[in-house]
Amino acid sequence: MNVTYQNIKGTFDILPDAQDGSDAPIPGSPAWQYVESVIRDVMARYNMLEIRTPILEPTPLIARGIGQLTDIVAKEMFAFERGDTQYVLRPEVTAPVMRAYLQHRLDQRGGVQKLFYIGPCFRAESPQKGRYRQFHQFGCEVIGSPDPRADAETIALMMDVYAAFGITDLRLRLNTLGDEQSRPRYREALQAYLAPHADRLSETSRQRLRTNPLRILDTKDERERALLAGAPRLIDFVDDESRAFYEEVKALLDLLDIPYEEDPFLVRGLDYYTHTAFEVESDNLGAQRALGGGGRYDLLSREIGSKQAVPAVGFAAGIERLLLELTARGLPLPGIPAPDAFLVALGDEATRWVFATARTLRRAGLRVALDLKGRSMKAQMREANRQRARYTVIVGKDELAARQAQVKHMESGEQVAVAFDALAGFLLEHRAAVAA
RNA sequence: GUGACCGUAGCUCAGUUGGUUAGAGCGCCAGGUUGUGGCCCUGGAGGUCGAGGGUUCAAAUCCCUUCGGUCACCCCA
Repeated sequence: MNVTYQNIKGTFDILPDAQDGSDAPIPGSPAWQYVESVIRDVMARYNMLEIRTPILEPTPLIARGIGQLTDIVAKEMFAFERGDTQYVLRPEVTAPVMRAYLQHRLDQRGGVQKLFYIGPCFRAESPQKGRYRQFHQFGCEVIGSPDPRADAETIALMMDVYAAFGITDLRLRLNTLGDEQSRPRYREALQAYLAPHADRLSETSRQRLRTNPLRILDTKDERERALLAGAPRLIDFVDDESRAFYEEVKALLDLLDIPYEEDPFLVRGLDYYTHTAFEVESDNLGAQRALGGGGRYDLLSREIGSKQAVPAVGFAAGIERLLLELTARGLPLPGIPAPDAFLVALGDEATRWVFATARTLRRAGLRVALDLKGRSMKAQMREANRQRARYTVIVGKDELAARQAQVKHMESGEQVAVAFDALAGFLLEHRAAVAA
């Protein structure tokens, strides 16, 4: 079978079993299902409700929402035009969720909307470890609350997702970006400080000095970091109210025993953040060490056209990176599930009986496999063994005559006769304990 | 967008200074067992050597281009 087409660069297929053909293996679909189910479970415990928005969004929503000057919008979007509409494959989900919130007037339902999502996003970056062009994010958005408890709850939820996988030692970095008033003041001060040293900045940083100086703060360039060590701190520019808000977020995290590191240089890549910003990172992921991050984005609703500001906070995290982290830690991921029974038939009559009986057993709730290729008994047994079936149910002429099947426990090799009528009951009773 | 490394059976790899029909292990299929898997033995299928071009009497091997992968820069999940 010669291959004619391949998946698009930076995308991958999720097969039933893990792909070992790559240096950065993609776990199989059972592992993905498991990870998603754990995420859903934690979301449920926080009383988060799922929202599913389209993969395709209007380009202006994304461009205005996350900022024209961000790398994502400037060079990483899969966007196209059709007729007079501009479409984009969503590069993140926060702006779409806010769009849905405004469009459906969810604010009119009273209370705070607590929404979560799991799904694919797209960015046209060059792929590397833990970074793909189609990747998968999960996250939550708490919309409608200006209260620092919303921030702390969001962070607690994110940490509890990792904790649910047994990961409790991640680094949580925390910062405040101030509000609408303090940010411009700080921006000017930073520009004033850096301008005389422009010759020591990289080309991109020089550009950002004019357009988006805060982004220079998270540079990895050693020389620039040294320069920034003496730079003015944002915390010194925020007003009392913002400072009190930040202090309260920290106090709430302390209350929940969630350790964090304050990092005055933490600024996130998207323009819509104000106040709280946070990021969770691991040492196991190479250059892509951020597992997830988020913050408060009270300005987003107005950016995308709402007349009123809607206070909101949320986080987003990468599923590929979570999977990478789980693998790096040697945490177990489920593989292909084993059938409760594999039905083995000898002869035409038995084949028909087995085909019908498979359905009966399946309707009784059992995972049942059988041969669909007309293979020899030996081959059927081999297949049952390969699939790690718990039992084989063997039926030929003799069994049909006696109306009882030979039921073989594959691991021990023990075999007993079970009356046809008692088959489902026997298999249900001896079913493998449901895997975690 | 930039740089480094890497592309030989489904997988992991070998392939001598370019030299006949490109190999191994695992996996797959079948037989040894006429109604019983795993272990063992035997046999078999499976490769346009990523693709295209060039050098040469001769290319998996040398050169160029291209595609893909991996990692890093950038940025981010």
